[in-house]
Amino acid sequence: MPEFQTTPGTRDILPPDAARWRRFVDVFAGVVESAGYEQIILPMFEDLGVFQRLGDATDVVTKEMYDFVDKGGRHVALRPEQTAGVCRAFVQHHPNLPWKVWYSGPNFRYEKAQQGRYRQFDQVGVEVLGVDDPLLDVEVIALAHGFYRALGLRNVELHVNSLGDTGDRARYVAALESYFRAHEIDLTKESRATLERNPLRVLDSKRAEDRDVISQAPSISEFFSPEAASHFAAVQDGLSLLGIDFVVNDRLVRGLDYYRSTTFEFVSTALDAAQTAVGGGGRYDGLVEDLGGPSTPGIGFAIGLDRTLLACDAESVFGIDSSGTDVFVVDATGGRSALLLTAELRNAGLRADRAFGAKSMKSQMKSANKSRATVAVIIGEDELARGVATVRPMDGGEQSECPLGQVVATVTDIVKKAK
RNA sequence: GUGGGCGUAGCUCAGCCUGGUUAGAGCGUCAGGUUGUGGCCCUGAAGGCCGGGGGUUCAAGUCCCCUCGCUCACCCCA
Repeated sequence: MPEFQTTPGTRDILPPDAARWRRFVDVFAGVVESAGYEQIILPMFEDLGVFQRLGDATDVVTKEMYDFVDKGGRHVALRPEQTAGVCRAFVQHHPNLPWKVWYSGPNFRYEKAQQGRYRQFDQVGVEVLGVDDPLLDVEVIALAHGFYRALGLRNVELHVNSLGDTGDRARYVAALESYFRAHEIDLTKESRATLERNPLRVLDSKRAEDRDVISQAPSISEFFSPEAASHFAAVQDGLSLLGIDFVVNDRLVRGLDYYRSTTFEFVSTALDAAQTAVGGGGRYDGLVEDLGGPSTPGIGFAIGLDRTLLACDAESVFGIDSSGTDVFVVDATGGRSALLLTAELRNAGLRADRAFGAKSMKSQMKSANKSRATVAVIIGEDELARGVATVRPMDGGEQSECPLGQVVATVTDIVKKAK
């Protein structure tokens, strides 16, 4: 056991997995940039106050924030998500409306790790500030949906709900609380504890003993104002227009206090774990105002890399990319020829690798094979003396000789044909 | 923070119940299999304070306690 290891809840993403992570973000960027979203890069830690707006009644702020006091006495927190940071940046910089941004990168929470949940976890996501059109909700949901499809995932369900406007939500929470209080005796003690903190979250209980009480609980839809009802109807209509399947799940309540109106979640039915949500989001009209800005509607979603990649594994899609190098230079004459040739090949745009340490030709050929090179270029004493190189296709084709000056052209030709 | 399971070679694991000669396998790595050439095959080598500490015993990878870590679940979910 080495003296130092990754600290709990963190881990190294080694090759070749790291390349897969990068492709994941590349695919996401391609999807959202085609819809006019621009990248934003936020600090990884901010004043704790920025994140305290997430909700007082949740454990999120009280025990799961990765916070500390820095040497200047500032109470800061590693960002637990990026929505609050985006809103803070919006208030700080006054961008033109609508502000459509996307982001990727690590977030942090202080809690015990389990499958698909780490203390440092990566997300990609988008936020749009300044538009309350329900058709924007549809666009945002459609982008997430399109991204899952771009990855190749098929077993992802879209759940949508609305929490109504601020007044609706407050009246619903009150009604829910009195309902659960009346049936407290039938709830598990865990759910009774949740009831004390946040009645909405009781709806999220997966415990079988709670199921009956929850199924009889009032639905948020009974509390919709006419405006909230028509907004939600327009969202559903838009999704149908795009041919995106969804289920209305009136038990879907997101945990944070700032959510209003449209909420949605993507659930992988391919995952066999306690955590099956691979992404989610919703409207948070009011968050910008909470952070000291003008009243501004907002909506966004975040998608977790770890869990989404687990879903990809479960569906055997978006696998590790096993593309190797184009050409491997074998030099049995000391290595100076390889130094020169790999430089020339790389300058010509080819992926070229070589061995170091003056190994035997056999050993270097093994390395060439492992590099999955399309072609090997071999320089032995004989070639060096005659000013030529042996070019050997690694798929078993006939090898040939060519003058050193034509190696790049010859290799380029073979690599092109192989593709 | 709470509970269950698990820590033996780089990786996946056997051995532990029923303590006893130099702790094993597969894969991977490295080197060979004559005269300059990969994959398949064959041979060989390197690589382990058996997570750490304490205890029981003539003797501990094996039994007991503690601790650290991983993992699954609970809580919570950004």
